[in-house]
Amino acid sequence: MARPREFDTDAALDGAINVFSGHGYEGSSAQMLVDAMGIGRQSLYAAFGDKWQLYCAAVRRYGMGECAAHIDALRSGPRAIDGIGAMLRRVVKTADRPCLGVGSIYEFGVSEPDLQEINGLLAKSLRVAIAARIRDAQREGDVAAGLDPEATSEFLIANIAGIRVAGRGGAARAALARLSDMAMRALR
Amino acid sequence: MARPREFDTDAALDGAINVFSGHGYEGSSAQMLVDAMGIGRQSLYAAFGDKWQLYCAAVRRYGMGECAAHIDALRSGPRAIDGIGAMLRRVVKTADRPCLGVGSIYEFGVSEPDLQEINGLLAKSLRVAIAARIRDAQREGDVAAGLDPEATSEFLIANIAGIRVAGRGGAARAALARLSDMAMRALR
DNA sequence: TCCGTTCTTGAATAATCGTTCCATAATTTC
DNA sequence: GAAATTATGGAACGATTATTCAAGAACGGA
Repeated sequence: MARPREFDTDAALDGAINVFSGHGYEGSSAQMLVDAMGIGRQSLYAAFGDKWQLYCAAVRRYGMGECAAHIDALRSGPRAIDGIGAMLRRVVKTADRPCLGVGSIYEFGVSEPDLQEINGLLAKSLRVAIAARIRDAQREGDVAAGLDPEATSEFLIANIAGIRVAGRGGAARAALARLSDMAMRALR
Repeated sequence: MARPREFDTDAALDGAINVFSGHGYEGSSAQMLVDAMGIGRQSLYAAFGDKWQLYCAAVRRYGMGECAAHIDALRSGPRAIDGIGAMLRRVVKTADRPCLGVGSIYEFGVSEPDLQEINGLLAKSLRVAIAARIRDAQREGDVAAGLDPEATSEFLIANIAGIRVAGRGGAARAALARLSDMAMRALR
């Protein structure tokens, strides 16, 4: 048995993520994908099946990375409220790059079960992680005790989406930072 | 001169709005558009030029209607804060239908000057209308005096987008109502 | 060095895309 | 009713789509 160098699947997926994020599913052609992924057409179809499966793989990989980054930020800082703030600041800082999660949700809504399952699971894990941190912050006296942690978590996720929509629309970073501050204001 | 019945341009545009809202620009074919618009292919190109111009016309018409509806709601109620609440409640109630404004922004970002001009003007007029109402509410003591009306206005617009993304993702109306309540909470 | 495996590349397929041409049907004015 | 004008719908256009076939290039193990 002999095998030449196999290409890096994850690196190829990152290229696909870039293309899909910027142009959506329908707006991304196979040629754009092949170019950005740095692999041949044949390899693409051999490794991922077809364009839709590649899209789902890209959304899953992007979402897992993004989810991990959110949770990492959440855990930072001496107090829970600092972690929540760090999570929002990271979103503000990266809001110049389009979010494949928001993009996939708004392009397909709930019409594609594959996609809904991927995004549903990711959103759920993020929701519980944020809610747990909210409870910590309530214990530390930094978030109003009367707030429902689950509802507050969903509010923060909605504001992350709102910040990203604003950023995609060209809002300046200072304006996005104000959005983050206002969202934090609702917590106390 | 003689002329047969001319088709209703606005009604045709409404059909185009439905298609573009649900499938985006790239996901909407000329055939889907003529079916939904109830006119012939030839009439479409005669009346609107090409697909892109039709898209811009649809985004403009949708945005103007949506902007007017927001401002109408803003003006309702005995106090300014009631109008603000009514605006958000209307968003929650209509969040099952995808928003062409959010969709166009997230599909194209700032890459299309035509689109950016349309959405920029609409966003600006909405922003000043909301900011004015915020100032009223501050005078009436229902919104914290320390808040910057412009920043608060942008926050509300971002939350409208966030609610719509959540709705597009399949969130229940009760969950969307909680998002609206949390956004209102940031105002006081 | 040769074999076997994998990647790449270009051509080919069939379908669909946006768009235009053209003939026909429908409707109003004369 | 005739003429004029507009909308319609099918056929056709070239371009591009996603996908596959087929052949060549690059590499690892023997």
